[in-house]
Amino acid sequence: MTDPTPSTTIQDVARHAGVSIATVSRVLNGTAPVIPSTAARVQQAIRELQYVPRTAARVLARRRTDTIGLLLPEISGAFFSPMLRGIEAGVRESGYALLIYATQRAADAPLYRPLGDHNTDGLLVFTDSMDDDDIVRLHRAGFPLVLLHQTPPDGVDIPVVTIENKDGAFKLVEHIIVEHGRRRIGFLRGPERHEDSAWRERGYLEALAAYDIPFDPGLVAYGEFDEQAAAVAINQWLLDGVEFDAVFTGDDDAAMGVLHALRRGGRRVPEDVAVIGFDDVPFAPYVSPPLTTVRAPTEQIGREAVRQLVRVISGEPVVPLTLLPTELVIRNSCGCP
Amino acid sequence: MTDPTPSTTIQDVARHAGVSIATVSRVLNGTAPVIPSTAARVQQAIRELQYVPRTAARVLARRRTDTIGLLLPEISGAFFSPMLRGIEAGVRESGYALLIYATQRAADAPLYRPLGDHNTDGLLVFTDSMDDDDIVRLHRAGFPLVLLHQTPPDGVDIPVVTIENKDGAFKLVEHIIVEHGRRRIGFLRGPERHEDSAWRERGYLEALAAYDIPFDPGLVAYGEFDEQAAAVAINQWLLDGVEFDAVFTGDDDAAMGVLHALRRGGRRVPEDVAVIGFDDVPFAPYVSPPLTTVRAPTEQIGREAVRQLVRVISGEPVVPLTLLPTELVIRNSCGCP
DNA sequence: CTGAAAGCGCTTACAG
DNA sequence: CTGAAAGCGCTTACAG
Repeated sequence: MTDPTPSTTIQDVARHAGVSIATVSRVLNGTAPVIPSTAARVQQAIRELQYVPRTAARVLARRRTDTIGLLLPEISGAFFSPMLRGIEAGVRESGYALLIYATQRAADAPLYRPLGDHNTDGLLVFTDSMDDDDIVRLHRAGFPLVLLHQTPPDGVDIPVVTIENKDGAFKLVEHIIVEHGRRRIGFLRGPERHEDSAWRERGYLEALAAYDIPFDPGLVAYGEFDEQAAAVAINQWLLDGVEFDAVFTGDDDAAMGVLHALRRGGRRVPEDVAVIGFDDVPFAPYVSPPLTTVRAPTEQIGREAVRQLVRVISGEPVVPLTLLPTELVIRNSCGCP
Repeated sequence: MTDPTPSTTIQDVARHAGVSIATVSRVLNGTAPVIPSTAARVQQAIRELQYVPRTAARVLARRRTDTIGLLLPEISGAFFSPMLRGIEAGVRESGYALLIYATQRAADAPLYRPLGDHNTDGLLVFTDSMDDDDIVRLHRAGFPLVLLHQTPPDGVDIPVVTIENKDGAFKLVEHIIVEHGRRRIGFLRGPERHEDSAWRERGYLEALAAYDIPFDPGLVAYGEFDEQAAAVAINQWLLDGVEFDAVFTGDDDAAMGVLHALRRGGRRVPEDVAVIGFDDVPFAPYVSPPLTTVRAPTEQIGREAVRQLVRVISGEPVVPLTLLPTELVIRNSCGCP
């Protein structure tokens, strides 16, 4: 009945096993050969005392934290859950711990506080969670970084893991033009600095151009990748009497708000207005009508980003740009049966 | 142009400011009075050198980690996103860092590895992520714990933050009995050890009893709080010719699978089968038909749990049981117009 | 193969 | 108000 004193230390183990702390450390880390019988005694002592090495002491001595940081602008919507799941999986595979901080869009915190080289070995930086100056500074200082859904500032060479936005958006918009004859197609932008949004907008513009549909700036508004904001934008169009027969909502979260606003405004989807989203979040098949959208491999993105970061940390060669493909998912909100 | 050497240390700052490291530490932490002019010099040096104290060194010296751990069985479904958001918010308020680990239901890891007193000051333990023996052991060892959606093992006295499950389930089932005359009401259980599920089942049973509806074990199956599993369960009932005119799906994620399976099986919702969920996740209003469910204040739960844990850590008195109320949300899947 | 000792970068009594 | 020094709990050359 040895009771689990929370403060068991390597000294205790050494004493208990009748060896030096160096030896305990060696069997703990397999960092040097130890006579089997001695090792066994140490293992035994570790078990009996329920010894667990203090992370801080290891970190300090080794000068590595074995933890990865994740910087997000926020945690909301249906989008982050799969991404977190992927990141968690990646982190587990590679034996790192995961520290999370949501910057709250304000980029409020003075960077170094929450997450940095003082408490992590590297950072996963999601778009819109850290400004370019800081990214450049950290990278220049040699700190491992991987960017998620974001390309690096000019001139710096940081690995990126993201999805094919433009292509997906193009095909999606093309679909409602070609198959459903829509020509007054609205677009709802995501958050200002959110790079996915910019690419999706380009896909939208290129699709219009490809089919000789003149661009009407009055058909672009801010949906913020957010249900509420998207609903507000659509309500405004309805009030203003803007004519439109389709909306590319920017992402699926915004699509919810659009469907809602349209229904309350007495517009039928897809008869009066076709609605198309982006991401293919889990509930997309279940809304009414089932949402036509673009599938983004969000969980894979998270997992792959961790893998790349681990390679950066250990100095292995990395893939500078991982661009995961997206795929059109045709359901009914576009007008297909 | 002092460049940001990543390895700036308290020594460097001290030298730069012409003081001892003790003084630097004092202005850093405000832990003892320092002559203003000296303090200013130190601040200056900190700024110029872009000094950030190594977390590991602080932790080791202070014997506190200033971080909180979160143990989850998994990260999936629409449920965890609001909870994480609440926890993140709580953690930010209180100045702690957040370390997350998903045990993957297998309780695979030997507990101490991922999260414990070696790297956190306390743990938030979500139901089904740690077995009772370990909970008891940690608690006996004096390690701060708060349980989420889970009551403690017998005899130990650990703060709990959870929601009113039974009451919500009762009212929900009562609603479809009283208002919609349903009597063949199926129930889909959540994961085996998931405590919410057990309470919801009790609410279900009590509602049946209250209205003299005999309990039919053939109307209980496993939905696992999961879309796929729920769909499989319903398909099975359909195949077996089980008669039912309503399904209490356990949670909203499972409700999606149920709606899907029912549609493919040619059953109309709510005409043939009423469907009711639990949680009121963000997409619940947007499925077809809009889901009648019970609203769980999931984000608040997360935030409140952190608050309680912080109190435990600092030895302040805590609320032993925080039971947040739930609320019926009537939409259309129950049969209401 | 194993131990004594220095060192990782801080905090905090203890003197002054 | 400030500094010298011990100590937090490990790892890792350096000897042997």
